[in-house]
Amino acid sequence: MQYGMGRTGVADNDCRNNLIAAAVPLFAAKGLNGVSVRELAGAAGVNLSMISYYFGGKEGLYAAMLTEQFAILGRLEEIQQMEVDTLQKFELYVRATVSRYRRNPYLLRFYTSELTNPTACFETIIKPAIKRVVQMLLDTFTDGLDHKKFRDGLNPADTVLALAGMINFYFLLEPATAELVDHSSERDEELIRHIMDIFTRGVLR
Amino acid sequence: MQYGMGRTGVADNDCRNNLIAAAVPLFAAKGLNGVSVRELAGAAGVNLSMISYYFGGKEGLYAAMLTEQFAILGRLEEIQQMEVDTLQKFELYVRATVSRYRRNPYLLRFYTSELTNPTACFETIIKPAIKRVVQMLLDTFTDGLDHKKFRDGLNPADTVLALAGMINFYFLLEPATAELVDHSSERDEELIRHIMDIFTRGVLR
DNA sequence: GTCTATATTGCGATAGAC
DNA sequence: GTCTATCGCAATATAGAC
Repeated sequence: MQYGMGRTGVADNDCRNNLIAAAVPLFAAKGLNGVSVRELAGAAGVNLSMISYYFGGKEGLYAAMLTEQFAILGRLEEIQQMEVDTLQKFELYVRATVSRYRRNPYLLRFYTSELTNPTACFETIIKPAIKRVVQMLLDTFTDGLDHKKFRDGLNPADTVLALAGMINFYFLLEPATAELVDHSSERDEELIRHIMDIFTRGVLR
Repeated sequence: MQYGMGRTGVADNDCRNNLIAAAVPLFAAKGLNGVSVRELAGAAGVNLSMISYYFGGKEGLYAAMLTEQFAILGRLEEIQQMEVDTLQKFELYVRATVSRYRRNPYLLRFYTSELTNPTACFETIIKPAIKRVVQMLLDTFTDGLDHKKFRDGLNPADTVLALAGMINFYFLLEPATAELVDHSSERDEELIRHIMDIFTRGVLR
C-alpha cells in the first residue's frame, strides 16, 4: 500500500496516514477529549511522539482528520449547478446524504458532536461546511419559487431545514431506535422515496 | 425534597443541589470528558470532595444530572392518552418539543451528545427515554391508520421519524445556521404551523 | 457534612539518541 | 524520521482532621 523508497518519489509517510486512519473511528466514538494520544498511537501502530511531529499535538491530528472528512461535503454544491428540475435537486441532495452516511458512518458523528460540544474546529471547519450546504439548499429553493414550482406561503429556511432534518435525524437516531425501526440499507430506497413523497406533497402548489 | 437541618424541615443540602445545577450547563457545553471535577466544584461554589461524597465521583454526578434532565421527557407519553384527533396529537408533540427546548436549552445537547458519543448513561437513561417517545409516536400513528386518517403506503417508522426530524434538527443546527436562518422564539408559532403544514399535506389521504 | 492535604494515576508534549 | 525515556502537569479520588 505504501512504498517509501528514496528515488521513486511516491508518497511515503505511513505514519501520518496511519494516524489519520486510526483517529477517525476513535474520535468519532469518543470525541476529542475521550481519546488519549497513547490510544491513538497504539491503534495506528506508530510511536506516540509522531503525533506531535506530524500534527503538532492531539488537536492538530483532530483538525487534520476533520478537514479530510468534511472535504466530501463540498461536492453537494455541484447539485445546484445541474440541469435538472428543482425537486430532483432536492432528491439528489437526499440521495447523496444517504449514500455519504452509508459509505462513511463516522461523518454524522463528527457533524453532531461538533454542533453539540464544539471544539476550536467548529468555527473553522464544521460551521462553514454546514452553512454552505444550507445555502445551497436555500438557493435551490429560491430558484424553484421563481419558477412557481412551490405553493405560496412557504418559508425557505423552514422548508429546507425540514427536508434536511428528515433525512439526517433518521441516521442520528439509529443507535437508540435500532430495535424499534429497521435502519438497514436495504430499506434506503424506500426511505428516500418516502421522505420525498412527504416533502413533495408538502410543498407543491 | 431533602431535609437534614433540625427543626425547620426546609430543603438543606445546598451542596448536592448546587452541584447538579452547576453541572447542567458545563456538561452540556463540553461533555462528560470535557469538564473536570475542579471546574464543577468551583462553579457550584462547593468543595471538590463533595462530588465523591454525594455522587461517588464525576460520572455519578453526570448520571444524576441526566436522570433529572430526562424525567421531563416522560410527560410526552400523556399525549397519546388525550381525547383529540391523531393529527392534533402530532401537533401537540411538536409544540411540546419546541417549548421544552425553549425552556431547557441544554436538553437537546445531552440528547445528541449521548447519541453521538455514548457514555454508560446511554443504555440506562437516554436510549430508553428516546425509545418511549418513538414508541408513543408509532402508537399514535397506528391509531390514525386504523381510523383511515392517512393515505395508504405510508411506513409508520419513516413517517414519525420524519416529523421528529423536522423539529429536532431545526434546533440542532442552530449553532451553525444562526447567521443564515432566524431561529428566534418569536418565529416558533410560524415554524410549528409550517412543519405541521408540510407533514399534514404529506400524509393525509 | 465539610474541609485540607495528599495519594495515585494518567495525561500531552518533548529532549535527545540514533 | 523514528525511537526511548522522561518531564511537568492535571486528572480523579480519598484519608483523616474537624
